[in-house]
Amino acid sequence: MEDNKREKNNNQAKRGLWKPEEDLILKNYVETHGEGNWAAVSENSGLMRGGKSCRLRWKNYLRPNIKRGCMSQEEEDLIIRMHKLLGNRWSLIAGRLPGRTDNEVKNYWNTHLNKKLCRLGKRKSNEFDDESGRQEQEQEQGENDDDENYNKKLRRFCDSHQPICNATEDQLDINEVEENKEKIMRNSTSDHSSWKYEMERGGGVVFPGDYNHDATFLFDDEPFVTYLDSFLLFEALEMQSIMHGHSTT
DNA sequence: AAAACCGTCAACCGCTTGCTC
DNA sequence: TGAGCAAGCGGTTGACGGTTT
Repeated sequence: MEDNKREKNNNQAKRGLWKPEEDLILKNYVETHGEGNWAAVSENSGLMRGGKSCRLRWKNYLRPNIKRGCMSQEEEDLIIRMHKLLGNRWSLIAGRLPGRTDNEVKNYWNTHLNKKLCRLGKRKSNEFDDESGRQEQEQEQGENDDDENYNKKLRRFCDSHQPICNATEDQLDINEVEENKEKIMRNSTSDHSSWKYEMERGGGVVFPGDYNHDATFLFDDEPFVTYLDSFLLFEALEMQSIMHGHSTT
């Protein structure tokens, strides 16, 4: 029955590219009534579109401060670095690029960067035909292995350390911080399932003092930045004290 | 000139997650 | 505790414009 209902709705909903007049209707509606309850948006605005379609159109195209057009070199570099670290976590990567959407980052990766990187890789492998080239290739392979190990260790570290406070700046309860900090010191397995998960949800994090990262990361309304900045911080510090002296340089 | 091919990107789909009751 | 719903996410599709043959 539920399936029939869904099928009916899908049949009724208009599909395909959005027309300027539809954009205008959606824009006006959201500006008047606010975001959320997208099913109601599609019903009340008179748009014959599904709620999902409205939400995506707003999020990826109509929302204020959307940046469109060419990616800068800085943005491109950041995407490559983030993708190396996080994989296809497009929304996380996009969260690091103001005005860019996950869809845009994903498309950009698939159409530009992926191919670009493949080309670079191919060109490099063709350059290694002679003996010196082979040595160079082996050395580079070693570095890549180091990089891979480094990233694996980084992920293991992230997975094994828990947040001791889950709060945004205005909600921060210092008692909670101290309480949780003690809890972690007492017992390495806290009841948080994953600190990464907590951070993605916008939580602050304090690392236990014995890792020399006794810092609290607190952020405003950009939750993903918390998570990613901590990664960048780790990179900057090279995690020497954590990685038993391993250095990427 | 036109058919075939290719690249790009907006939009859709199906699954997962989180929230409410 | 579980059902139902809304929203988020990543993968995929398809329309369209440009290029090649």
